[in-house]
Amino acid sequence: MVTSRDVARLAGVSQATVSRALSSSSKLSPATKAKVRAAMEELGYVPHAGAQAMKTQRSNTIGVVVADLTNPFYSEVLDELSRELDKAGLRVVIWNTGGSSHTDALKAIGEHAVDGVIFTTATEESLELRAAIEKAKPIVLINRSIEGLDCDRVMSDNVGGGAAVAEYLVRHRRTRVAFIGGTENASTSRERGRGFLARMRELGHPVPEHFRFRGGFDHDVSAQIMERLLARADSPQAVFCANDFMAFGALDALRRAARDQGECWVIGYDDVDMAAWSSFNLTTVRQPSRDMARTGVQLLLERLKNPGAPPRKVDFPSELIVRGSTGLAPA
Amino acid sequence: MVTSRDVARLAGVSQATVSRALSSSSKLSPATKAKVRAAMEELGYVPHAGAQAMKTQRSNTIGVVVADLTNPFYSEVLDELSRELDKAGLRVVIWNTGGSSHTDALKAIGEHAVDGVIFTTATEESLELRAAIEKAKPIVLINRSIEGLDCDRVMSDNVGGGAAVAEYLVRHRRTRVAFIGGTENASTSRERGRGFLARMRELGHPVPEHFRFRGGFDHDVSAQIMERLLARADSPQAVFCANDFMAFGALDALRRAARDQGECWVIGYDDVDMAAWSSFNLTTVRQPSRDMARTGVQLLLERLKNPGAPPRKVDFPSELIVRGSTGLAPA
DNA sequence: ACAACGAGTGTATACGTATACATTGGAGAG
DNA sequence: CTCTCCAATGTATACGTATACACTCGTTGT
Repeated sequence: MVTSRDVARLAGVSQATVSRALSSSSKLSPATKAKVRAAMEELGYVPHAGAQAMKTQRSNTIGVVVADLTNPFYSEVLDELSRELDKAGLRVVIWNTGGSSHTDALKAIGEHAVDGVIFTTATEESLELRAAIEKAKPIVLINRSIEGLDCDRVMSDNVGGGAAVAEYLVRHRRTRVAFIGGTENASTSRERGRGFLARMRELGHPVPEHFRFRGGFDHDVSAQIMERLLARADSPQAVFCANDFMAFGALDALRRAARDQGECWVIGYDDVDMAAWSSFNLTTVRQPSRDMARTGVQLLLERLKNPGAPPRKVDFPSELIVRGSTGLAPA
Repeated sequence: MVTSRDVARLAGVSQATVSRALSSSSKLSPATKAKVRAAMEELGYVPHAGAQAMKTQRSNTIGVVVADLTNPFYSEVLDELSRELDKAGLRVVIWNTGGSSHTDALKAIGEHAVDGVIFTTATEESLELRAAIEKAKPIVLINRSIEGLDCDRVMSDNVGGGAAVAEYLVRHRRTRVAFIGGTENASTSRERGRGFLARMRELGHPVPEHFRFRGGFDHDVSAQIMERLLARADSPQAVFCANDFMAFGALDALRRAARDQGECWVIGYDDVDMAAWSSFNLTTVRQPSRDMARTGVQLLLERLKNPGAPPRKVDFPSELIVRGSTGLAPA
């Protein structure tokens, strides 16, 4: 392995000068800098990330926790996050083990393996996470909130989005409706459900208990539920799914059952790219996932620059996008 | 920051003993080990990854290069890779900047920021990559081959898969067919196209030049091409797309054009989970992506354990999965 | 002419851990 | 009862880099 000392020897300078040639900020005569750079080139020198990390206490690496990469929403968010972090010159390490990953990601902060972590997943509120945030570790939450805890986070209006769906359905006289939610410990699903169910009740059309489901954020589970719903005599006039991924499952079940188009409306949440595909043409509540991801990166970068700053909360509005899955012509 | 020295002081032992308490292999009396563990717990000690990396020259981190996370094939592969690497106790850093990422990932090996890299992307054959492989860096290629170069890699039979599609189409009397490939510098797309086009010619039905397209592995581009094809007087009886993602685009265009089901068959390649969804019901060539990912991890782990071993090449068979997009009933 | 200064570079050390080597003490062999 | 030997632990050092401090020497101001 070639070290900065080797470079120093070849260039006829001290090891310190080599180190200085690395950081563009430090003052160094252009002549020596060129000489050192040439020596680096000749030897194929690459600085050792671990050694740098030890001295600077910076790994130039950010952790990202995702729940389920087969769900296109998470793919899109991760796609945007990784591109943005890459632009900022940071490495990206991911944890993809579902719920259990909180611990590993938090441990990585302690190990100084990552400088900060972005959580995009919405599972149970772990005590470790709470403790880490209270210790002011550099953590940003995307699409997730923790009660009574101050930290950087970017959210969209899940309650309002759910309510908007209720209003839309009632306005179009679809009042016998079902709700397919995700796991109950996911704040997003809970809030979307809360907003939707509350507004349905307010509007005089409460959703009966046997039309409320907690599937667990999965395409196939959702399809099964839809299948059972369609088999009922009083099958619903519309189904609201807590995310697009599950809505696709519902649409698939509908298609498989070969039922009349428009007999049962389907509405999703997220507006992932796929929702606009002709094959789905899904009415859904738009969540600006890529904007949210970019904002999350921004928050984290600023926190790293200024650890003492007060936590910031950024909220994005949600917007109902009407498409063919609720009978209307596509845009 | 709490260091191993702090732990040593509290436990009344030397720093070396603390270090030994970390690696379960080293011999240490159960009594002192317990004492040290208790002290670690009390102080909340976490070893510094950078320092460890510097001493051991191991980062316990693997790099993964992906091309496009919005393509579900890559999502699935990354999903499997990350789970498998996590199981092995390794961190996963990803590069997602498309073609340019080769350089960064290879640099990371030099920096000792990662112990090895798995390439899942299939873009141009970069000289840096070739050079790195020749220097015996721990690199595994998934779904990608480099001519005249020996290295660990796992592939599936792209040529054979393409040929199987040709045979299937001709057997069903669909001889006026089009091919929508990806970028020409992707070995997978090239091989699939080669296998397909060659066999069509052998069977007496060469694909005319104006029915061959290089879209670039993208849903929307593929849809546009399909649209133009359908507008022709001699529109094709079938379209073979070099991956499922593009096939979905073709199906979308077909659906948007509201053409007769079965007028134009669509065939994909990969068999991602979505291909089986009722909304697509896509006939495709199965590539065992998750098996391939697992095998890739295996190859890399063994290479790290035994750097001098001869490179291994693992090939998976490909298999035509017939579904509704070629007129047949779903399984 | 000399003093003061600052840009450019070298010297020395610290970051936190792992491990080769030295040391200790106690068990077992004769 | 002495000697040998090994297990358990301490001592010392190295990994590769960044940076505080010291130093040199040419420049500027008077």
